[in-house]
Amino acid sequence: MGNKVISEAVVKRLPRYYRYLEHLEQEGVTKVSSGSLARLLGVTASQVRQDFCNFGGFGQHGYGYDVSYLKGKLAEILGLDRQYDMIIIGAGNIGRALAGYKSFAAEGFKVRALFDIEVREPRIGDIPVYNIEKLSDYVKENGCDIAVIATQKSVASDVANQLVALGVKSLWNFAPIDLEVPDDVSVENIAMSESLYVLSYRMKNKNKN
Amino acid sequence: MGNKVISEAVVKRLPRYYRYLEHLEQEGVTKVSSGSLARLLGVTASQVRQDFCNFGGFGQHGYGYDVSYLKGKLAEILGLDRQYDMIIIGAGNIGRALAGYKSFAAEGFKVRALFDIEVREPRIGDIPVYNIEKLSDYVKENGCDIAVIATQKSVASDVANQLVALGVKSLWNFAPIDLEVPDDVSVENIAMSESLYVLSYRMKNKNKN
DNA sequence: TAGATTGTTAATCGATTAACAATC
DNA sequence: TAGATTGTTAATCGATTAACAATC
Repeated sequence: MGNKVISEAVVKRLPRYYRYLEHLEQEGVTKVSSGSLARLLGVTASQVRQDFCNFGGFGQHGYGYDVSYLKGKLAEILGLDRQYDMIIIGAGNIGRALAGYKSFAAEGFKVRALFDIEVREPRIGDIPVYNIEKLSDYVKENGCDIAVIATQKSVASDVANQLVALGVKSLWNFAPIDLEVPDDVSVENIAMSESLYVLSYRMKNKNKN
Repeated sequence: MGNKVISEAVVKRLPRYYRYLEHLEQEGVTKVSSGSLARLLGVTASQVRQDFCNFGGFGQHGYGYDVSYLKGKLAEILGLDRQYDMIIIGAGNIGRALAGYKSFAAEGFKVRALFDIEVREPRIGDIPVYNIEKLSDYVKENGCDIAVIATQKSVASDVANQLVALGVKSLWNFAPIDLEVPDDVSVENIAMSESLYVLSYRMKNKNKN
């Protein structure tokens, strides 16, 4: 069971459902129908039901979905029912910002260490900063669920290769480059400049839409 | 001419083509075929040709595409042939990181000012920081092509509304929330936590792929 | 010219939407 | 029970891929 292949399109929508369910729960809403959820997200009720149906369906005929139950199921599906140990490579602007961002930790994604070629401060907030030479020993000793690549573009793929060789299976990449990794490693890109380009595209082509 | 509606899927691929073309040009490569470009990006040659064909086609039968020419055309299409004035709302971790990120400026996206409810320093790098109360006057006086929302989630939609009311047409949103804006305003989201959730989803469901 | 490769139309594939029987 | 709303199958739509005539 549960071996059905879920399309990438569906997977990318799950976090958004989760976010709205969190919101509804905070508002004290206890039940929600596919129709009202759809209206909230700006999608069709069909899509909402199809998406949940991929995982077996979590609703009750004639009633809808229990908000807390559905949220819990989504958390389970997304793997948010555990903690993740993260390290950040690159203690520049982005690396430091991510290290200081409290809400990731609150959601179970714990930044354990930063690495850079130059250690200017021993810690950023309460997270230790190490020389990049220590990376290998650190990972071997402490393990790492997710490595964040927040380096210069020029060294990003070398760093990625090193992390892959150390057995890290998940890379969160902020460098503007496509990383080549083996099949069993997954990469999520935060493509900031590409996103900016889409904005400028739309500005230029506004009249044509 | 040029009024053909381009699908979102195509638009999102354009920045990636542009990035590879930049790379090829730097490497001194002067011509490229749809086939070799496709191999590089991990897509089909058909898709490459279709995508460019949407804008009229920039190649030569039997030859391929001239790298510099194609890159120039993509820059034009993406609106990278001009400068953009940006402001950042929120001088916290992310706002500061973006303000300090040099490559946006190099690409023509100039951060002109930061705004926050509290001004701890008069400038971050060489970018002035103002009290959020000055936002309205600033925008009326200096204009703003793109506003970056780097605030707490709780105030993000208020800030967005204010920016929209001031006539800002492009929002680059880093807050984990969906902004509601009129049709003539465009929003690009950098959904960091959603991206993290996709990573954790894949970790949990690795065996099933 | 012959070979290569485009631009573009047609075919395929997958994702979204509609419909409705099942059922709470 | 009657009304509501799900889970799921079938129909539609759009995006991707294949094919090939045009042509450099």
